[in-house]
Amino acid sequence: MHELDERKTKILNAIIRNYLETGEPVGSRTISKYSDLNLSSATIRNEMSDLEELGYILQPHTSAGRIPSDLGYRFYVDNLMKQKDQEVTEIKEFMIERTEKMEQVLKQVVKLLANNTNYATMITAPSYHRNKVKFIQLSQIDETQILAVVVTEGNMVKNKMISVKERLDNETMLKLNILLNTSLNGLSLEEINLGTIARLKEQAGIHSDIISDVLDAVAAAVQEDEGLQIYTSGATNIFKYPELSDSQKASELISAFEEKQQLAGLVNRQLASQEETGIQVYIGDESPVETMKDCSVVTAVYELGDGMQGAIGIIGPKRMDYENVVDNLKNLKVQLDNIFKKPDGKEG
Amino acid sequence: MHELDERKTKILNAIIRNYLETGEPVGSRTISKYSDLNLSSATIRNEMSDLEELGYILQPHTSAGRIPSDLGYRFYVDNLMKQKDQEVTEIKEFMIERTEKMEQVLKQVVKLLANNTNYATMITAPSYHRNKVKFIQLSQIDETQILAVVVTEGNMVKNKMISVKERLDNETMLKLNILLNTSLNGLSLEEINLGTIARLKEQAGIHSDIISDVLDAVAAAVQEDEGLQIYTSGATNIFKYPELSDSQKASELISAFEEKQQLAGLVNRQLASQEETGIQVYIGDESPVETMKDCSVVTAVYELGDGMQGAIGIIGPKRMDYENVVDNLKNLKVQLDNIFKKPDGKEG
DNA sequence: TGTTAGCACTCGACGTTTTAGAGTGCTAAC
DNA sequence: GTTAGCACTCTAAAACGTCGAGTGCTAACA
Repeated sequence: MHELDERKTKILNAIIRNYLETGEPVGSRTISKYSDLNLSSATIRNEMSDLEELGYILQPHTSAGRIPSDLGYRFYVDNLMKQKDQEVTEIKEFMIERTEKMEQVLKQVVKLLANNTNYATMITAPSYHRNKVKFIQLSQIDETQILAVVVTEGNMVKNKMISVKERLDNETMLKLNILLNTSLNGLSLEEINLGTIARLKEQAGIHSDIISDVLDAVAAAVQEDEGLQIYTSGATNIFKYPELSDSQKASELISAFEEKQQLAGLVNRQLASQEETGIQVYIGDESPVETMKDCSVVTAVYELGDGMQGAIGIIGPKRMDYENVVDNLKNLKVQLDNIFKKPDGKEG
Repeated sequence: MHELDERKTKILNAIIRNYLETGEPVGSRTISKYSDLNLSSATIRNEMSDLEELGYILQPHTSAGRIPSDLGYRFYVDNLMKQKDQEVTEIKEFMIERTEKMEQVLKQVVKLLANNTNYATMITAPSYHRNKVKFIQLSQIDETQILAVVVTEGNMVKNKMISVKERLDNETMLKLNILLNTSLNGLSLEEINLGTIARLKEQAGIHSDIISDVLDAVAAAVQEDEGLQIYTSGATNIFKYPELSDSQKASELISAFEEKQQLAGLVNRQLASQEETGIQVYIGDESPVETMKDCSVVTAVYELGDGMQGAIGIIGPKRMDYENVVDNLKNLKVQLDNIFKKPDGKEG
């Protein structure tokens, strides 16, 4: 892998910073004046030509300045971006009273973040991710209804009614219960994937359709009550960035924001992984969600110490102010910790 | 008030129907051919000139066809629109199982409606509107916190913490409690308006600021827990109508949709009025919400028999397909009645 | 008196041309 | 290795011309 020499790095840095500010392609003359290395525009041009060949920048058309490519942004985020020393500034704009319900807090936080950053924001309610199934119970309620109860190690309880065509006899119910418990206990909710399901159905034999229903129900319950607890704000901020605000793109993006389920995809990956609790930056195609290939997405996981986790996400143009966004998120992580860790703050 | 003669009425009808279909200004020649009255374009022109003078139609620019004015639309909705005989068609697209939670039902309904109509839609959860205040209690919790409890005749209880600068003595608390109860008891939540508030503050004397806080808190509590139970869908449908989809307007509209509180304004008026449970059509400026002056809003109240009410709203361009929308809403009213009146459907 | 044909006029939509300016790549000189 | 100079490219924006839909008005007609 070829490194960039110092001068190229400086120039790339200057190009990107300039572009982040203006949103306009930046030309050689601009850099010649803007940067502290005293070089004529012609020299810069030569270097820029190299940088383009290396894939860090590109030209929208023949006689325009250069803009950063995804690779360029990536290089910037990884190597060039200043990491400000974290000094936690209190959230003062909205007085978040600890007596408020968690829902209110999250709504306020996501709104505040959207206002501060001028990007679209989202936040998920803290939940027992990667929590393990402790107990499953199917009970016949009447001729056509079965109640499924799922309990996790965090003692989270989910109920779900299932309609069946015909009553199952006690023995079958017992067998199904045992099967479900032996197969699923100890698995985290995320680990119940297609493979597990296939195996389970196989073992259930003629009752595989019921298993299927049960799992669908469980999955749905989990989805609804947990994954879907997503609050968003500032979706219309995208209109502030011309590169995103033509009808087509804006419509798609806002649709994605409406369909909160899609947003879950943004943060699930990070929530699922045990280690990663830092801040993730997805640039363009790196994003887990197709709709956002023209955007950058920054996500952070916040933790409540007792295994509860939630995620925050910011969606904006590729030329987003990464430094500011990352700062904001870091800050918020600490803030949320403080808020929710207070004894009376946990009420939901 | 001058009536429109039959011919003018027919022409106006033709203009509007044509415009609803095409979205293009409609000229005299078009009407001459389109309508069944055999008149030359010249005659139509004369009549159109009259209609314009009367305010029912207008010209976007000198040499263009005519489009309906708000007054024209109003006339159409009130007099011209066909009232289809209601035949209730079952909602089949989404199998709404009665075992689902109400929240799920509402989300599905609002989505279905958005898909069917191609407009933006909203629905509020049923709630005890125009319920009367039964009891108010302020209690000093600690040096700086007061707890306000409001109970309504439906036995709905609202709590709200209020921060105060200094502790109030018992006598004052007592007086405030009496004042609040004598002033507000028996009033519906909607009847506590600015007038009431002003009177109340006057009587509270030096503690008027606390009253203010209390009322703010009460209002906020009511708003949040009830009014804010709003589900929306199809916000991006507005991009389907060029007259609404320029950045500026789209952004404002979608913002309004994000701020669900604003949407409450759309239906509150109707929910508050005892009688009106039909279908309301707001055209342009008639809309209770400023942001929607370029749209039409159609709302309907659905009832659950036991005093619970919710509202459905559709927001679209002025040239919306009123007949279809009204039909849809009528249909839905009946459907929701059916769904929620089933014994096990009430779980929320 | 109401209706119609005819005509001049208006005005936006749309495609073409022109212009201005920013930026590049290349070459030759330093 | 750096820089000045220059020809070239390409876009965005302005300027222009044309087309056609639609109007208002007038005069003729039934």
